Amino acid sequence: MATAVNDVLDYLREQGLRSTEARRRILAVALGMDDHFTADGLLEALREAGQRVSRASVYRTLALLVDGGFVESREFQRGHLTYEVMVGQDHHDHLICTGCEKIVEFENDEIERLQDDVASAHGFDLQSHSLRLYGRCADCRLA
Amino acid sequence: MATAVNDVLDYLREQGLRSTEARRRILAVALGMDDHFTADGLLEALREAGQRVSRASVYRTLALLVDGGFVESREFQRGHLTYEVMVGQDHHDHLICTGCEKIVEFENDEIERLQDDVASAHGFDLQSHSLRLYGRCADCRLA
DNA sequence: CTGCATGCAAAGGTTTTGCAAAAAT
DNA sequence: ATTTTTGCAAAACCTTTGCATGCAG
Repeated sequence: MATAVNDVLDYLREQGLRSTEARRRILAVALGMDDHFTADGLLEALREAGQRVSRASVYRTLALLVDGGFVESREFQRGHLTYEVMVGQDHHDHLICTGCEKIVEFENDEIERLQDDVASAHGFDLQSHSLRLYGRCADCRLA
Repeated sequence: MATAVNDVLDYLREQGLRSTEARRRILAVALGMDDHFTADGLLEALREAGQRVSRASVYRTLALLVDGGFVESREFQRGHLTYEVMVGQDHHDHLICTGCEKIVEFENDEIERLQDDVASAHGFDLQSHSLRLYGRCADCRLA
């Protein structure tokens, strides 16, 4: 994870962006977040760690991380962006429980391949995709 | 389409909801929209048709239509809900051009089947899904 | 030194909501 | 007569942005 921070720092340098105190603080905490987190959750984690940064910088740094491909952002629920660290992660899609909002990741090569087929059949050059399965998880069904 | 309006009217009755002037005006125009439209686009279409209704009623009626399964709403771009009439439509997913934002619909039973498999493999009872493929369409690639 | 980055607070923009008035059953 | 709906305008909401000040290179 420390190496992930360095990777980002290298990336910033390459891009001619600066290594600032605020960015370093945010990186250190953001790259250590597990699962899916929100900008607000990250800000809270920073505060808990005694790191003071403005909300604006959190959003701006998150945008930087997304641009660099270190983090991905998605909107699982209207109006709320959710972020996920992708460094060292394989691509995956999500299963979302409509009961408890639990998020489970999955990979399915067969589906990926079929997506490519669909795209080319329509003359599209596939760049990315978003697949979300919504349903009730085992726990919620029993409850 | 006229029958679609009646279907919704029947639905309202079943639900103990009222058939009001505003609702009838909105239904008549909304169910005739083709492709994907926004609440604002619907409001504009209503005005062009000389039908005066409040923006609030448009949103509220759209919510009703979504609840009844007559229309589906999705968020293709952050902060903007897009609606689509589903009456008499088969289920389908979307291919979205990142160049011109064109939206192409497609169906793929094989993918659907695999989604079911994934869900049950994780103990989920699948309720719905969202699959979007992003890429450049043939036109945009040539341009 | 020069100019990008920060923080604050205010803006942004769609969708939602409170409320009194109007309409439906 | 009662209860739902309407329409207006204000609220809500996260996220983005303008600007003056402060650091990085």
